[in-house]
Amino acid sequence: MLKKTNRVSLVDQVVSQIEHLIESEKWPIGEKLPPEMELMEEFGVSRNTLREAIHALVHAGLLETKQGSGTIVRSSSALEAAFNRHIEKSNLIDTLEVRLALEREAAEMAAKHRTEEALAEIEVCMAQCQAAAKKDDIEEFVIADITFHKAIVKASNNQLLQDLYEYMTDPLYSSIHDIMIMDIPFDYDKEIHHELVRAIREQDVEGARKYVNEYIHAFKERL
Amino acid sequence: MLKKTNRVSLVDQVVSQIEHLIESEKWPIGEKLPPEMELMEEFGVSRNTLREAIHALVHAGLLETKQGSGTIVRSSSALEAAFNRHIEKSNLIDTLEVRLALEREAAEMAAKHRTEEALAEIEVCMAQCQAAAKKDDIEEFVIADITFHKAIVKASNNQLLQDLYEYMTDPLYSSIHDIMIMDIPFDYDKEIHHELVRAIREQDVEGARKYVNEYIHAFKERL
DNA sequence: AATATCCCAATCATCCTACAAATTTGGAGT
DNA sequence: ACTCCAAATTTGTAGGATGATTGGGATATT
Repeated sequence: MLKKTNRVSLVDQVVSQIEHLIESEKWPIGEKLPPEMELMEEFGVSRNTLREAIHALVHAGLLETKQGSGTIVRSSSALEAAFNRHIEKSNLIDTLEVRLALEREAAEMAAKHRTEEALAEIEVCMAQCQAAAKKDDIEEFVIADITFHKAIVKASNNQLLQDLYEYMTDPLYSSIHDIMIMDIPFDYDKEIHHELVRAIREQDVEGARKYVNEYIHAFKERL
Repeated sequence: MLKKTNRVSLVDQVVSQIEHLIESEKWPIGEKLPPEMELMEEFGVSRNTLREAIHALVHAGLLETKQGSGTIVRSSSALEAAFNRHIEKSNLIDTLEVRLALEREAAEMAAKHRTEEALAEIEVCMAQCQAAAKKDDIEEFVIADITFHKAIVKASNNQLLQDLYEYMTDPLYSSIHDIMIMDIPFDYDKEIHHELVRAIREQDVEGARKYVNEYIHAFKERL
């Protein structure tokens, strides 16, 4: 007969409760937490226990404390924070390559599993890309282009893929921006997006793969 | 004039020092840490401060404490621990799909960037797969097969890709095992590996892509 | 002598109080 | 209305006390 060793420390219980409050957005990002005294009463633990829990989450990247001011919610995902730290120490080229690998997989899966709602969202993003290109607004185009690709990843209907893609994209924004404005072939890119959207709309997996491979090839050329 | 806000809390300083000791393997995995009293003196901080630091690392997955026994080093990578927790909450199919995406990218990159050393390692792993297949030892074959794929990822020469692949493979071991033994077509798989190794040896990117796509297709069929 | 049981020391878990340092807030004085 | 300073608020650090758990050594039993 096994003992279940169900013993869970108070600190871990408090950590779990706070994590849950953050994930469920009862404490949204940017929100200031109640002071330690109130939290002690709310969770029914001592100051030490509470502080150990809060510090665990600070180190995980979910919270941020400032002496004299308070504690605020910084991120809702521990993985995101750990990812950011790891990426900082990684080679930029390596990171971009992995991101493109995710993008390639996402395009195929989007073509396979897309819903009407996801397709509509992709088409909206494509229109915004074209509008920005027409205005020759480079900054806006870069943002719209990134949003477009995120929409495709979302259409893959794979939550983990979507999470990883966003965690890898956001900290790379400035790098992606720099690479994209090296030479933006506006008309060309617009066509690529159009063909890709067509392939996803018609659930043409082969076509999606083909055009994403072209896009990735062009992107890698600039590295 | 900016204040540099150089203020770093004692807890964070202790956390950094311990992290460094673990990463540099001065405290290898499995090692038992000195008791809290000694660490207090060594780092020159109070009990509270030290405990908050240790708990931050416990929550990050680097350490593990057992009341009455002591504290041991559990892992050397915070990302790995965060990944494990995230994967536990993710859909199994989603996770396997992302893993296959990484595998696909790795095969192409291995064909492109392989070194002689990496190729030699891959060939050793392939031989072990074949030996296990010849002995009809299923368990050994699964392990050898996973090692083989890890060797290919390593040959991609992309450290981030390698890290992510291992973080996603290890916690999935039992699932991968179950899927693989559903129907192991020993001879068929052996040939696939042979062709893939040939493509990598001859730096035939197209060939590598083709055979990995076949392998992935077969794998996904079984899901 | 071998084995099982019990007890104790070591260690972590939790709680408490006190004070220090940083920030915010509000009021006194101009 | 503005400036400056003091008090209140809030987190940071320290040290002590007690409870809970583990592991091993001492003791007792066969």
